[in-house]
Amino acid sequence: MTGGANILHADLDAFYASVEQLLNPALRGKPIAVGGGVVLAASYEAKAFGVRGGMAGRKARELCPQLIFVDGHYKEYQRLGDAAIKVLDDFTPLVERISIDEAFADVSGTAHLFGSPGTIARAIRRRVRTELGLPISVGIARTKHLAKIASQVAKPDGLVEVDPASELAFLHDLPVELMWGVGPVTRGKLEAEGIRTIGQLANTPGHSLRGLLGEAAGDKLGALAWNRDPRAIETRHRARSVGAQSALGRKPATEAVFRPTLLYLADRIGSRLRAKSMAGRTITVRIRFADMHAITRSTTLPAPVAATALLAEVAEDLVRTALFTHREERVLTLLAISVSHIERCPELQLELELGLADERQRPGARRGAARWTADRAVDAVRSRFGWEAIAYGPLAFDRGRAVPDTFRELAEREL
DNA sequence: TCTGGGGTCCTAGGACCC
DNA sequence: TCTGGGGTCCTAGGACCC
Repeated sequence: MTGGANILHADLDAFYASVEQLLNPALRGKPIAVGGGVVLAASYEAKAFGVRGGMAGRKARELCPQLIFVDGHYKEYQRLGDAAIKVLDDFTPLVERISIDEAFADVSGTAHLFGSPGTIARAIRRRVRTELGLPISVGIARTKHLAKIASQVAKPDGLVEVDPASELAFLHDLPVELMWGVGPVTRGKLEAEGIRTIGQLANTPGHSLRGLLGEAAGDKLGALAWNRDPRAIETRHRARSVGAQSALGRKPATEAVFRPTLLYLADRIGSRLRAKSMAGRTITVRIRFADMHAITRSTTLPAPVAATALLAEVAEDLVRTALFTHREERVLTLLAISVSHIERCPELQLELELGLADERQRPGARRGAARWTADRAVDAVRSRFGWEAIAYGPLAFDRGRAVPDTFRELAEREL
């Protein structure tokens, strides 16, 4: 432990939009948005008009009438994101990737090879620019939280190093919403107490913060405001849940709508689980209605499952029951399934051997065996010919306004 | 053209156990 | 008649992140 500023946070600027401007020079210097109904990413030229990721497309167009909407090149995002992370890998093995376009790196052990953290950061930025054609901002600090804030301050296309001797001076003038974990709701609660800067937050008594934000959030923000962030770089995470969702536009709340959708979602989740020999015990469905209000229903099974048909049936039961108690809701706008309590299951037959089918009062375990065989067959076809080569059920899932599968894969975390 | 998709963590109440 | 205290697991909802 040297106590020096050895943590880098590297973050590609307006990543999807920058890739589109790289691929199509006619888009450079112009306000563009990737997506349509929802803005997935906005270029800096669009951000200048107030356009933000996650914003409804219509609102974005209101803010910026000359906004150019482009379809995403998702495979290129994956390729270029991976390539940028590889540049970090060239300087240290201690790289923690947290999304497609950002990562932490600990360079405390590599100064003798590559120079100071500042030298390394400049080399990274230069290489990503010249080799990939993309702008990337880097923050350097003694802790992950501060490095991440520094990269935000550095944007666009900048570098900020926080001297350990003046950390709090740097931190305390910044607005609270730059902190990890402060979103619109928390910002609003703090604002109501007159707390706008991280310095004001730091000088608020701990019991007040806990009362305002809850025990865990109060303690966490208090610690971060004094830059007491003990987290180390983690090169490997284990996933705690796997899920999939589909926005439906506006569809009637009927079996004919939810059954094929849930089968498609269960298929995506089941094949990901089986590919890693994993299975999960808790199945949660999420249903969103016309007013965008959502409910969740979940159940925990006695044994982990990964079979597509079983996941789909449990999800169907949950949705059917929930819709029965919300009979006044006639319109669905989104369905989701998530599987948690996941664990490694080298023998995926487990769910059959434990007689889960009997416990759930299904016709019999033999059906389970047939399903397992069917899943293996589908998985095998896909491993040779791709995911699209084969689908469950006679009905192709109505894609509606759903995004391409390549976009879904971008957001998937390693299991 | 009202609002994508994949995740993590926390809270609060109730069941259940010792 | 009165009625402890701690722990774990489960469910539903919500905030937040990229």
